[in-house]
Amino acid sequence: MHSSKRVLFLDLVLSVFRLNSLLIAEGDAMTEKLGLTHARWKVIGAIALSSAGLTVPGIARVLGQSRQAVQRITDVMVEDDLLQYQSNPKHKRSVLVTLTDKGKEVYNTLREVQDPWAIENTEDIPIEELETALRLIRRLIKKFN
Amino acid sequence: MHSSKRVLFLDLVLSVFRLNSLLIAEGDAMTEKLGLTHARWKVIGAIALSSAGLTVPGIARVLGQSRQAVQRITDVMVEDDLLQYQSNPKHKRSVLVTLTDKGKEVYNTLREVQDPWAIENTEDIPIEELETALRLIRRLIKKFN
DNA sequence: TAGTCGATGACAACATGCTGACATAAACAT
DNA sequence: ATGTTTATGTCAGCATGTTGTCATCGACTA
Repeated sequence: MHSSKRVLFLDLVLSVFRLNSLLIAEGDAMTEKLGLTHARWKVIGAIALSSAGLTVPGIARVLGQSRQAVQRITDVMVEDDLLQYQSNPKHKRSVLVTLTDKGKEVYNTLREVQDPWAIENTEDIPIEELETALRLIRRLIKKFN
Repeated sequence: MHSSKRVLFLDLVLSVFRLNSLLIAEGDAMTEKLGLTHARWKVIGAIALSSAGLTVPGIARVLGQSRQAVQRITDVMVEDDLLQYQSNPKHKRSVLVTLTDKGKEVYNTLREVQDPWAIENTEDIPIEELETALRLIRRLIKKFN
């Protein structure tokens, strides 16, 4: 017999909590040698994926976090010469955040670890299941947004 | 054309991060009137689901967190008369954490909010998709454990 | 029985996230 | 153009999580 949707859903919620912390631990382990943490990993990923450049509140919107939390991370990463603030032609106050050369190097090194990790962890999972799960998660995200 | 599994997987990871923070926000909103927070919500849920009683490190194992983090939450919840420490026949040092009468009341009130929330958010989602997603997430949890 | 090893409690330092509050710049509407 | 609303930077306080450390209790082993 199938469990009720209610119980299934609560189970799913707890499992997302659990998976989240495990993924953070994975991220920390992967990025440790690069002097990163999972929070910086998320920020550097968001910036690398953007073509046009992002402002601090823009990164926060992509990651679904408060702009204050992102600002604190980017400030430290600028100090560490991973990111730089560039004047924004579209907005005088809100500068663009871009990767420095060192930041790009770190990102490339990161991908050398991250890509095999991603491939390794999905090799025994059918692509249809990945798509179904992603679709459901996106649906929930939209619902709670 | 299908995206590559690597990209799909990284997308899934970012989406789990995003959903996690949204679920925390949902939890905070639901429990606010009860004087709870999402951290206490998780702890009270773990205790309520256990039949035999749990120790602090036991709760930590269920939630996949450090025992120190759980200890801090339970200490405050005991102060607030939601939980109580009971002597553990199996272990002199490690006491059992149980719900007080007030804690049980709060849990029951909680369910009056939580259950409709769970039902409402799944009414347009086929049960098969929930099962597929949960199965995948569990698989990943097992992999990273 | 004695010794060793693992689990637990307790405390500290730190990273990350949130919200609130305030001033100011930017965008918009009239 | 002017007034209003929104977005941003900044600072502060707090909740939650991590790891590390140390002492001690319990369990296991020789």
